Amino acid sequence: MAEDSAPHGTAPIQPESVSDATLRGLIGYSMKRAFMVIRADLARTLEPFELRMMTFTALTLVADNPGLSQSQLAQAMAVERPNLVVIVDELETRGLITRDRVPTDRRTYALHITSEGAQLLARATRAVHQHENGIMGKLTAEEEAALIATLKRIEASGGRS
Amino acid sequence: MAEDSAPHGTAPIQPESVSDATLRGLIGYSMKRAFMVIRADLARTLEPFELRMMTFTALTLVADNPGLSQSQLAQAMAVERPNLVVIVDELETRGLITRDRVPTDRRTYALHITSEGAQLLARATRAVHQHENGIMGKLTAEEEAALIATLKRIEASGGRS
DNA sequence: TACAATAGTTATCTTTCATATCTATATGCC
DNA sequence: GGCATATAGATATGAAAGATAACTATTGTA
Repeated sequence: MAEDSAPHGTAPIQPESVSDATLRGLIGYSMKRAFMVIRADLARTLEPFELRMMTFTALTLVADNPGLSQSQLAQAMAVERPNLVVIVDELETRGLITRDRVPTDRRTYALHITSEGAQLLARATRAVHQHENGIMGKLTAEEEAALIATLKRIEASGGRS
Repeated sequence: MAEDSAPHGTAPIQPESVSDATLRGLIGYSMKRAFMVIRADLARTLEPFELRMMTFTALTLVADNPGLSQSQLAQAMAVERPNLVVIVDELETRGLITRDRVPTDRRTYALHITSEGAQLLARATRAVHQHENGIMGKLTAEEEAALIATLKRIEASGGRS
């Protein structure tokens, strides 16, 4: 079978090492890869509680800000209002939060966590912190604080350039 | 309209400030929010070139690693093989890369960037770097280096805990 | 009262990412 | 050689996150 043709002209094909040096010069690339790791781990962590990243986030915000409206929650979560509806639907159907009518403005709902929701959230939050420690455990407190501060500055710079 | 009923019992409803203090204790939360800012900005930046985040990434990796296979590319991009097929399809259809048969292994394709692809990539890369500077410009070189190093450690810790 | 703005909803779409399954080919072993 | 197994690519399908347009009900305002 054309013995001597070494794979050179048409196909070098390195064995294993694919260089991403160019992309490493972009913060977005490193950020995405780190975030993917965190997201996958978070999804596994929340799965026993039948929570997803967004439902966990929404539940936490409702717990910390009782009575807030869906619009406020959507803004806090940086998602569009339509996308929040299904999240709130799911949490309400499961009895984890309630949609309470506001007498002063019958358009809005005041969201409140139920005792069942609070119990589930407490357990889920413990699990999430444990898994975050597993991933972030190698960071010192200073590194972690510096990371959060830097991330907040990046986030703040995003109000349209 | 029941004048005196202050919004207290059923619905506190804060005006604007929704507290996310609890979630700020999770790195994943700050990371997601920062990443969303970067991703939205990157999408706007790549839109004139008709590239998305993933097609830009793939094109860069093919340019830097000529002849690599789709499996290698999928592994480098940390996506599953099926998801890469459509990305490579799109790049090939647009004439930005080629799928070349490998005589030594007729299962695999060797991916190469075309001159047209290289030209588009050069222009897109310039635009991406400009926009990254706009977002990241407020960071010092030390902060940026520390951020990338920390992100890489987070990413590396993700090989299943 | 008419009109604009807001809260929530519905429908529809895109992008990213995953799993299961199929084919063609390659490889290791008897 | 023949067969089991592994691999490369592809197809089909679906979940999750996110966006936009358009609708209803209500509120506020000129």
